[in-house]
Amino acid sequence: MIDQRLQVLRVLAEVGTLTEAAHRLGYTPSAVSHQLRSLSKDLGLTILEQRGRGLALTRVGQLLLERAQELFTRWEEIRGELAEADAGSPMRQRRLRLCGFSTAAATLLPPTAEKVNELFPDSHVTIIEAEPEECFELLVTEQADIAVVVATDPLPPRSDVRFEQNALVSDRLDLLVRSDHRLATRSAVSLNEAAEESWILDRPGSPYHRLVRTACAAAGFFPENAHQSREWETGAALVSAGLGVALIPRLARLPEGYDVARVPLRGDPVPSRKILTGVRSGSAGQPIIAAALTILHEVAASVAQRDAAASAE
Amino acid sequence: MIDQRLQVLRVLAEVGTLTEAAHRLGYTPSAVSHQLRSLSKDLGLTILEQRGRGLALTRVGQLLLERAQELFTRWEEIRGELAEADAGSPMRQRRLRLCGFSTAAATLLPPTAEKVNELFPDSHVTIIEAEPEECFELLVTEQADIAVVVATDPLPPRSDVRFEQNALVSDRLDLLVRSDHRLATRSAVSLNEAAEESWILDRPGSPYHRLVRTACAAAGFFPENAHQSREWETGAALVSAGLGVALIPRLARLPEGYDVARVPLRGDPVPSRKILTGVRSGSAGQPIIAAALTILHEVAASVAQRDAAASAE
DNA sequence: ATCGATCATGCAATATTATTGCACGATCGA
DNA sequence: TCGATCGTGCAATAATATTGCATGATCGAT
Repeated sequence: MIDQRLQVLRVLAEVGTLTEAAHRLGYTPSAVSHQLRSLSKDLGLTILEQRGRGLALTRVGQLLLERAQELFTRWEEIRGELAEADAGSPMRQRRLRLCGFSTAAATLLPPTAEKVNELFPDSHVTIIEAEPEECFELLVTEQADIAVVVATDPLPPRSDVRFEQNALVSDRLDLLVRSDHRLATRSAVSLNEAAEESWILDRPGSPYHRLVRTACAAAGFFPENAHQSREWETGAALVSAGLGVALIPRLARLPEGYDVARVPLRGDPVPSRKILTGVRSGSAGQPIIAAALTILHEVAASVAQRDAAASAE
Repeated sequence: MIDQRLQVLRVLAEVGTLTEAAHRLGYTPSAVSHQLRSLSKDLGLTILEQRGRGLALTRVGQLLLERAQELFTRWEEIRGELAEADAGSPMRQRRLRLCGFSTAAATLLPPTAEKVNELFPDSHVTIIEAEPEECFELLVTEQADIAVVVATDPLPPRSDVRFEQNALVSDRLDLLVRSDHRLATRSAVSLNEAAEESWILDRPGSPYHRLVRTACAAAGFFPENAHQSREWETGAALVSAGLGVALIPRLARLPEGYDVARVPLRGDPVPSRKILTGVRSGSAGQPIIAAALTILHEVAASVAQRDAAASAE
């Protein structure tokens, strides 16, 4: 509804080079160059200037982006108002696209989609698995309506006016050990009891690597990084093989067949990762989005409940 | 910047049929049909419904139009802010399009254009002569930036949120008589002194016809409609031929060679027509538009001044 | 009731607009 | 100084919007 070239300009402002912006948007540099040139011409403003090899926004370009955000937000609000006024219509918005990182996509999103479908019988709910950073890009390009992400460093800050972000659930971390490990039968352990273990972490630099190191640091030790795994299942396999211990979020499900035990951690605060929801600013007023957010919180609460019960057995 | 299909929807809302809307916009009905269909689909809303042979907006469609106006207005304001911030740039907005009805286009607009060109040496000022109703259409479709119109019935009301309208000048009406007429040498007459004359009016139903009849009614008589003329020059020719008298606005210039005299009218209020300026809501903040409006008022004042001096001679 | 005029719509053909692919000159880091 | 990376412009191409026309529906007048 509002000129999409402004989104292109925004991406350029983020990445600093036209080539990279084009790559992110799935266009060629030529196309982006032409789009921004025509935008500048239509506006009669100098919005870009060459800075070294790349392009930077002028002051006016930045101002344009700031002000444009107001329009985007307001438009989302209007959409909500319209959707509400159009409740009974046969044409009403019945498409909802949820995106989330792997665990969320596997655990939280399917039950949410199911319940939304019950509440809106003629709705089409789509689930998109994507990395957290990608999720926000999907929101802004209108390819997704709700994002479920882990709160980690490189994400847009909570204060980013383009999004409304809210805490969804605090996903506790469990210690993953082999069944015959000295801690395997404990009902709960504190993290520093595993200080001397060999640790299986994600690759250095990854958000989860940082998360685990931060948790260990808070517990007073530095984990020995014996092995690196990207996927929970790989980590479980390594633990199962007796190569070390790992931290795994409660929501992450593991396949059967690994010789491992999850031991709940205790502590204050309990080591956990924070899971957030994100929507486009202003869009939370749209009935189906509002409903889905509510349901998402219920699902998250009930999953957390179920897991608490399970771990108490 | 904001989806142009909303303007199409607005025109449809005004005229009630898709065919007429298409005609006004210079498109074929097919094109408009497809545009509105795609708009409705993109929005997921039912914005139109068949009403008899034509189309009418649903409640949601009307709401959409109302809310969209807010975006249009805000965008114009932002443009102003941006233009101000970009004052020194080589790319800055230097195009200004003025539109007005014939007298304005001939009398007020040229000196305004000239002065704007002096103030903004690299500007391109365009003058468009158009009927008052057409002027507002030009504003809304971004084909003109400032409209100068006569305040008459079928125009958008001053309260129309799409425009900001302001009084520019009150254009006094003079009595036009043949040189040998009994009133020709008077320095001023009151309108009812000409109550018994044969009158040359515009065609019944036209705004100027109504204006003159209203002025006469206020003076306490009904003019005998002896002849009808559309153009000032025709009226002058008829007066010159001794066929009657007419009212002619002070700003309207007449060619040499007619055997006529202008006699100023007195009265309270003095019979006159009101001339207004109109701009798109929010756009008055753009530097070149703001400057042009100021200049337009100066020009109008000085023209009124000059005419007052001339008639006092 | 019936007929002709007016209307919105859909489809294939066409015109318009956006995008690509590639060559060029500029800038930066080694 | 060289090689890599970058933005730009142009012609070719892909995508999109618009037209022209045929169809079925609605309305007013006979």
